Amino acid sequence: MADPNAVPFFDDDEPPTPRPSGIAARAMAGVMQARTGAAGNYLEGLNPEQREAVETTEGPLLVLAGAGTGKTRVLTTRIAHILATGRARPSEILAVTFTNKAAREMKNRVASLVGDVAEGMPWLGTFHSIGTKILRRHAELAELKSSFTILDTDDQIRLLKQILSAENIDEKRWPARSLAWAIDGWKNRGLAPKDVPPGDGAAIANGRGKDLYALYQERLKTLNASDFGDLLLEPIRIFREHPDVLEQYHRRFRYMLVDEYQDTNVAQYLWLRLLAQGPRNLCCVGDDDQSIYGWRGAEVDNILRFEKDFPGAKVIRLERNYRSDAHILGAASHLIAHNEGRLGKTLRPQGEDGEKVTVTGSWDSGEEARSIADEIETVHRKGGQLNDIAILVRASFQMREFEDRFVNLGIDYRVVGGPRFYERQEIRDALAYLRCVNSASDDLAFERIVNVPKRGLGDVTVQALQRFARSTRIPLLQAAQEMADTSEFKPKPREALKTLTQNFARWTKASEEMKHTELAEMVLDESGYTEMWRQDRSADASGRLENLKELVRSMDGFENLQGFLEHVSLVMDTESGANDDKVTLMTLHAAKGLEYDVVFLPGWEEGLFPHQRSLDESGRAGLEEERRLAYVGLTRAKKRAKIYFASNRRIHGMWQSSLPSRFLDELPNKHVEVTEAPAAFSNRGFGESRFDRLEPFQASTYNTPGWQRAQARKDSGFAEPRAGGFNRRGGPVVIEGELVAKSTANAASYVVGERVFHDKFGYGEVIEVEGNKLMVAFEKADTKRVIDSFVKRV
DNA sequence: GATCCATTTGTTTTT
DNA sequence: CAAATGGATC
Repeated sequence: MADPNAVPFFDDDEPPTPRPSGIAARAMAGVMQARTGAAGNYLEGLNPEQREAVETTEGPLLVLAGAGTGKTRVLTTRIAHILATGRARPSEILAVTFTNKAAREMKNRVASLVGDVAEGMPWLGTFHSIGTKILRRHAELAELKSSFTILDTDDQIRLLKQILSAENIDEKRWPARSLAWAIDGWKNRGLAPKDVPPGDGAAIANGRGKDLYALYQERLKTLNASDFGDLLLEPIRIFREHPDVLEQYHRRFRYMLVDEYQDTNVAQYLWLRLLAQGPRNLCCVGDDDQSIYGWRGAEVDNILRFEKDFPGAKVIRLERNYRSDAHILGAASHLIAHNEGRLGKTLRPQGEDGEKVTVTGSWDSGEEARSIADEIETVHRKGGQLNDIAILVRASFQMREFEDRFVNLGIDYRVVGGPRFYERQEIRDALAYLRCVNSASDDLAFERIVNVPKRGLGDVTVQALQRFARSTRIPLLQAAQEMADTSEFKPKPREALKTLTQNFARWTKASEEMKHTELAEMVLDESGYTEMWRQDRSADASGRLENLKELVRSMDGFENLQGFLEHVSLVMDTESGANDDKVTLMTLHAAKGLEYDVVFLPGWEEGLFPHQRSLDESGRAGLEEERRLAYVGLTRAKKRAKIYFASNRRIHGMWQSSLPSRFLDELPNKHVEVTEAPAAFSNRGFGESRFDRLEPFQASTYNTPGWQRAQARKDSGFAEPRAGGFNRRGGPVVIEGELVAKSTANAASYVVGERVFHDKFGYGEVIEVEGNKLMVAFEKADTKRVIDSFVKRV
């Protein structure tokens, strides 16, 4: 696309027409009904709450949709309803999701409800794709051309490294990675360089964090580039500084829908709030109990304070769970009840009790993998589909053991969320070539491939090119072209540059008449890139060549090179069409939104799950997020949820003993079954993990059965009988209490006289406060000492 | 400019 | 224990 201004940003750029009303609306609805046949029935089969959520079209609405309560169904039906009743045209609905997968699914499901009309929903997409669309349209207001490129993380880091070295900052002490992380964080919080609080940048590069951020932004503009954060941040700035632009969108978006609202960060929130200032028909769907991306900037607060932000908001709770059997749901609900600051939902099972959640201990991670694999074989032999089985792990290193085992046993498996296709080295290299052909000024892409394959163009040459390019304000490729004609370089690099630039000139010319797939093949061959991998005798070289072929094949579905490149930068996942029967192996994070008949949950050990780092870095909030992760894991299961923990696990190559996760203690007895009295208990002591780090040898003295029994008795006065006697950790109250105390430093504490509610003991009054421990006089029980996080204010 | 060894550093991940 | 960086060497 030669002239970027010719890109049709709005599918219907005619001036806004008066909205169809009265007869027109009814006629329109009639048309749709006639076209789709089934359209009139879309409301059937919804339960009363779902139906209310669909039909409450006007005004702000928060739908609290617990796991498995038909959230996507509500969203899609709501869109169908708005369309079918003629309240808005497809192009007047803004519907945002986080992932491309969710967007795709929503599009498909709306289409199946109302027919092809959904194809014309130009504003259904991810935050980032919609942000891109807006930014391209108003690029000039952000000092960009509408053809700007979108940087991936690799480019971002490379750019930051350049800035750091230009500023003479020791990259060893202040790695580009952490600067990138900080900038990302600021962008997530909606902060431009000037808004960064002084204290924030201080911890980075001797207080130069803020400057560096500003420099980075400057460089982005000159490169005509934007990173992921800018795709949201720049529209926010444009909306704020140009009310007329914002108003255009107010007129356009009559209805707004947001999926997974609990995952929004501050920037996304601001973006939404600006847009929702117009027609206040904003519908957010989410589940505070499934917020697991806090570490990435998501603010559970956004969902917790929805009613405050949007006065008059209606809140509808979806609590009927159609997914899991009662035992699974009971276990999950009880677990998550240990979290504070929830909006609170009670998931109600719709089906039968089903099987209890099982908890199995094993000696080490190998045994754990073996018993899970055996179990899977059994299920499979009995005719169960492997597709209905998933193993959900906390950290990806846990996957290896399962993979090994599956390979041995010949069980087919797939790993979800491994290294993504577009993130592979060979794919990024190939894309860099194409980016250069597509836009001669894509300096970052050029830098990536100047010397890949090796052409003898190293640091020295590239630096010279950069100096020249910067001083004359021309792109690197052009600089290369011009310098190749001078005697600046020695003959060898000069020749290499000449060949390269001539190649690019030829390719760019060819791109005008050639089909883009053929062009890609030509570029990759003539540049010597494919040859490079053919020469490579390492094991994965042939796989990489295969990937390159796959890349070219996947380009087929696109109009042109430009369209394909845009897709790649925003859509990092590739549709894996494999429909064979395989066990799914993935992280808990990747599992959100999915469901399986049988779910295996290995690795429930202190330190791994909840993850130590989460506890260290985010304290109580971290613990609660881990707990939500456990909740997400359990609620993926329809029929069977099976939890495992091992007493020994190899971490960083060293065997370490581990204790069962505290989450196991938080499972209710009546929904849980301990399948084996694990060797784990007789070998591992109580209260060990916290002490053995300080006094490694003392720990072993605690390993005698007698000591353990003593500890178990000591523990028995507290709380309910624990699941299967998992009363590890002698005096867990104190130990846990201190642990929590450390992390709760700034959590709101209780005051004497406050009325509180405790899950087990009922209502009571606080009579003493000591740190995070409370003495509470319960109405229906004695006075007990409890941890503040176990009670709620009334 | 390229290659080899030593040192480091190990969650979760979309766009 | 391994991968992935980075620095020192050829």
